Formats: sequence, structure tokens, C-alpha cells
Amino acid sequence: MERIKNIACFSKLNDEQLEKLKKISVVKKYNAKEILFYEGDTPIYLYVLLQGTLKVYKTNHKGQQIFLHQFYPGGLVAELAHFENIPYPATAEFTSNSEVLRIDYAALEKDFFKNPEISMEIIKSLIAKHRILIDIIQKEVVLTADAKIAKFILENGELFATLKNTQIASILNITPETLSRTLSRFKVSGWIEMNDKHDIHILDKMALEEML
Amino acid sequence: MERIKNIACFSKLNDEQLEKLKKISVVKKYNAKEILFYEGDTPIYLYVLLQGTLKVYKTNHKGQQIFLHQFYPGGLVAELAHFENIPYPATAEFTSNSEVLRIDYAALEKDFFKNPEISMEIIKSLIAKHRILIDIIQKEVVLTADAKIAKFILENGELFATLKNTQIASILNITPETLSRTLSRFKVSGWIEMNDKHDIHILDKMALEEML
DNA sequence: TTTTTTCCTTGACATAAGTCAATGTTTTTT
DNA sequence: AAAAAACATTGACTTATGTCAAGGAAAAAA
Repeated sequence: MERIKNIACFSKLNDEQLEKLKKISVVKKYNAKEILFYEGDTPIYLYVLLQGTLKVYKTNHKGQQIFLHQFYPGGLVAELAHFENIPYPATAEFTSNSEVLRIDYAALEKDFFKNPEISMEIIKSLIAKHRILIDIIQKEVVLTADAKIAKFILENGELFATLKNTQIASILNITPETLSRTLSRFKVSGWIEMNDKHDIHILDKMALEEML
Repeated sequence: MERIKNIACFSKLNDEQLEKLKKISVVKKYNAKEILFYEGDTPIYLYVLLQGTLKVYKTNHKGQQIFLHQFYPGGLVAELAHFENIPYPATAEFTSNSEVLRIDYAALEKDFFKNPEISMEIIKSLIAKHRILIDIIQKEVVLTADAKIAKFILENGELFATLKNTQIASILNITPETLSRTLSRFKVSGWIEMNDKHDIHILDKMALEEML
């Protein structure tokens, strides 16, 4: 597979190693809304997202989804659970038609972990995930709803053009009502404006940054 | 230093490597309440806690501390920030008189990261931290105050004997009032009882587990 | 285009947890 | 042992955000 070579994590492998990897892995296709694994499942495979998108979320006491992260192609999914030998800590659901490389974890560990290049890549991947987790904590624990929204406008303002308010609200783990009210407030304060096509335009960057 | 050998992360080093490590590190002493680093600081050193305790917290918009984690001897502190070259994401404050091994990070990276044993140890440490972060998310985002308290009773019940309610409340990031009210409710429901010496005794484990 | 469905907005109300304040109880200091 | 400080409990109130409901706007389907 040429595609494996293009995955950051495996880009440093030589041909022989790629052959080995090929033998312990298989490409699987999934449709949007299919579940890759559920919170609590026991991990057997390591997944690499080749194509599509995958969202990861937890479920709270009321059965509501708490969005944690969206994976894009190239991402190593849930390697943590393997190392620790614990059940998956969250549920992963495809949000578009996707392909994953499914790797036999036990074989991978045996053959590849002694390779320093690979270890370094795994460290990098873990650190990237680490950072995601810290951002989640920042977002969910430290920020108010207003601050979350201000942050999202500043960092992902362009997404307003493509996403519905309900989708943004679910990324931020707030209700659409709260999002709507806050956006109105920001507009009235003259901090932002939105044109007909749901494009957002920042008028007072300072004021938004003040919220964080 | 004999003590370095006893740190899990460096236990696999040979004498020559230990010598090298010695050259790029130094032992520092701190008193309780001293700050090792602030959220936002730029990391230069990697720290290993040799003795004492260190708590890590973030500060919210009202200036209140949000407790994240307590380190005990042997813990690698905040290695993430180094790899990513980002400022520390939280503040670290000693909670008792402590000693840390302060390691020159740049030198460490140069000399040690090619060693597969060390990489593996770093991976393990990262994963341990990863797990801590997931637990924090679980605790702060998914659980209600009641559930947090039930979980704490089930998992750390013995700590009631040694900690004040204010300390427990601050670990759980709730107010002492909420803790007090919830404990009364649990007592009235006949799920727990507490003797004169602040020892807790679980009467209905099932009921507590139901809360999670 | 018309109809249907989904989405957005707004108001009224609910809820969980925090805040403040008062009083009582431990623990620590003197 | 007395005094001071820290801690715990309880009630009344506040606050941020969620919930429910209804009407209008936009998007999708017919």
C-alpha cells in the first residue's frame, strides 16, 4: 500500500518493514454514523484513519453526547487504550464515509516498538493527543459558554460559513439556544456581524480576546 | 546519585548513562506553597519529583483554582510541554517540602531519546499522564457533583480519615457546602455512615455505584 | 412552486451548584 | 484552660445554563 507510506506515523519505515506492517493490517470501509468502537469496549486493534472523519465522544448521565474530538485522515486513533490495557474511554463514530487501516496491535508491539523511529512517532502522536485532552479540559472546565464561543469565533470563525449553529453548539457542548443568545449579544455589542450567508466577521477582536 | 536509579523512568540506564544524566541535572529543594512553574511559563527544564508532593491546577476566570492532579515521588512532571514546545498548560505548586531533580531538557533530548529503553519509559509516562487527563475529563465534564462524591467515597474512602472536607472539596472542584449537603443526603439515605473520627463506612455500595 | 422538514430565535421556567451569611464545632495556639 | 483560628453545617438567595414550547425562517423534498 502506497497509502501507508503517506501516514506520518509510518513514513520512516523501509520497504521490508512496510511489508511486515501490511501482513498485520487490513483496510476497512465504514459509512457515516457507523460506530468504530464503544466506550467500554476492549481494544484489540489499532486504527489509523485513512479517509473520512471520525468523532469521539463520551456520554453523560442523561445519555447526551459530550463531544471530545474530531479525527481527520492520518490520525492514530485511541492508541492509549492499548498501552494501558484498559477499555476504550470514549465512543468513536464516523461522521462521513471513511476508511481505516486496522492493525493487529499485539503483532505491532512485538515487531515495531524497538524501532526508535517508530517510538519517536508514537511519542509524537501521544503528545498530540495529550494536547487535545488539555484543550478539552480548558474548554470544558475553565471556560464559560461565552468564552467558548468567543474562542471558537477567533480560532474557527470560517467554520460558521459551512456549519449549522446546531453543529457548532454540539462541538462546544452547549445548547443551540445558548449559542444563539450569545451570538445575538455579541452582535448587539458590536463585536461581530454576520452576513446573509452565515459568514461571520469580527469587528472587535480585542473584546472577544478579553473573554478568555 | 543512587536515587536516580530508583526512578522508574531511569531505572534501565547503565552506569555510563547515569553519569551523563548526572552532568545535566541538579537536585533542588522547595518548601510547601512554593511554585515550580506557572501556567504560561516557557519550559526549560524537565522535572522529576524525588520527594514530597506537588499539585497541578488551572485557574478559571474568577481566579479560582481548578485542581487537576497531585504528583507523588517518581513522577515525571510536565514532559508534554517540552515536546510540543508550548508554554506550561497549568501551574504547579508544592504542597509539602519537596525535592525535585531538574534536568536540562535540550541535553536530555540529544543524548537519550535514541535509546529505545528510555523512549519506552517516556511512552509509558505519557500514557500514564494521558490517563490522568481522561480521568479529569470524566470527573469534570461527565459527572455531577453527587457522582463525583460517590466515586471518591468508593475509590478513596480511606482519605476521609486524613483529609478535611475542605481539602476533599477542593480535589473534587466543588464547594465545601455542596460536599457537606451531599454527604448528609447520603447519610440520611442510609448509604454511608461516619464515626466520630471522620472515618467513612459504606453501607450501600450498590447505591453509590448507581450514581456513576 | 408548494409542501415538508429542519433550523433558528425568543420567552418563560427549571435546575444544579455556587455564594453569602450566621451559627456551631473542632483544632490550634497561647 | 482559655482564646483564637479554622472548619462544618444550614438556610436563603444568585447565577449560568439547560429545558420546553411556540412561531418564524431557511433548506430540502415533492
